[in-house]
Amino acid sequence: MNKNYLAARQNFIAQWGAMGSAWGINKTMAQIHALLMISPAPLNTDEVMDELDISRGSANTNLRELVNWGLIRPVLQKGERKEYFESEKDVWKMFCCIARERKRRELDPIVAALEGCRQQTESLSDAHSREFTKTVGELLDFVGVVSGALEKIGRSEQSIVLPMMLKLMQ
Amino acid sequence: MNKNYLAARQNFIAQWGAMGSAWGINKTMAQIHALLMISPAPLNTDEVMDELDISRGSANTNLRELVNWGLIRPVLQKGERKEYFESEKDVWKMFCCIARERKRRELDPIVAALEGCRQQTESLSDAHSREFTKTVGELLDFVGVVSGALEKIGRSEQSIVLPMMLKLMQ
DNA sequence: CATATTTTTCAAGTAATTCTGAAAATTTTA
DNA sequence: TAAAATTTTCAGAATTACTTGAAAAATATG
Repeated sequence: MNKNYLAARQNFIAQWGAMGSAWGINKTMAQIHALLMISPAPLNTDEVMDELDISRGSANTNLRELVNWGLIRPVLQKGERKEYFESEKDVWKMFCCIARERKRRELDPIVAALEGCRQQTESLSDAHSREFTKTVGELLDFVGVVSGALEKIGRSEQSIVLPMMLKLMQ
Repeated sequence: MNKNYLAARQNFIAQWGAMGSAWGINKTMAQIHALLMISPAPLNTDEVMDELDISRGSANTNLRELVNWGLIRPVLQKGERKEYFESEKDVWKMFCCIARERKRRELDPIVAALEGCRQQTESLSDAHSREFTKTVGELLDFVGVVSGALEKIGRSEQSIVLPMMLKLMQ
């Protein structure tokens, strides 16, 4: 196998892992995702372990989590007992998956929590409480709009998202 | 001070901190931000330390970082030697700040890195290299569009962003 | 310019997260 | 259904990220 190619692969996997960390995603999970994105064929757990030099436990846990996110899927290989995995290759579909999951996991709970905060003070009439209720209300409106946008993106076909984004950019 | 109000404050600060963690932002930094968002008046380092029960070192570092992000600003109080801080209160301006900084800190480096990866293989003609170059190219296009959108948002007045987002939602 | 006040820095300590590896559980095969 | 193959789990180890607190640096005051 070409040396430049192998070096570029390693580089790409390392960079994608670093990017994952910056965005609150576990480094190993991001690296497995990178590996499967550039892998021409599906890989099984042992192949992932060997390529990335990680333990079986970590490989299994992170592969499972990527399946939960909908970023990779298990595929059965004929005449094989082991489970193989392949990545979603369409970057816009990937983006939709991430939008859907982050909304569900991170935005929905904060909306619920902020609503709880606001309820605690909305019947109070002193100046401080009213100010607080107003600020929390503005944040709720904001998170609601973002949440709605992600909801829409998460339900979209990738084909709808690109034109929207391009429009957003003018 | 009203008990419900104080409880709601504490609750809000805790929730905003938890949300920060989910989005790759240091919990204490998010809590300081929450505190300043709901504080009617600017606060100094000692007040932040007392309210959140954190050390001087942590308060100083995280306040400074919030200033770097543009989410809070130092303000001088007449007849005071200590430095006071107040939060940007407009949530859409806050969103623009975050878009601008995350693009600069996290997207720009990954674009540079991916371009490096692609350069390593774009002159290679074997099937694997060509496939790799294609995948990395698609990711670059994608990150480029997202980066452009954030760039636009980061340069915007908040007033432009809300209608765009609402349109995005239909 | 000496003193008091405030801010910054950073080595060491603490907390949170992630990984490892082997045992247990599950699934497949014959 | 027993044996082999595979996957899952989880306690402890390793790593990473964050905080503390005191000393040093910077700034303001008289």
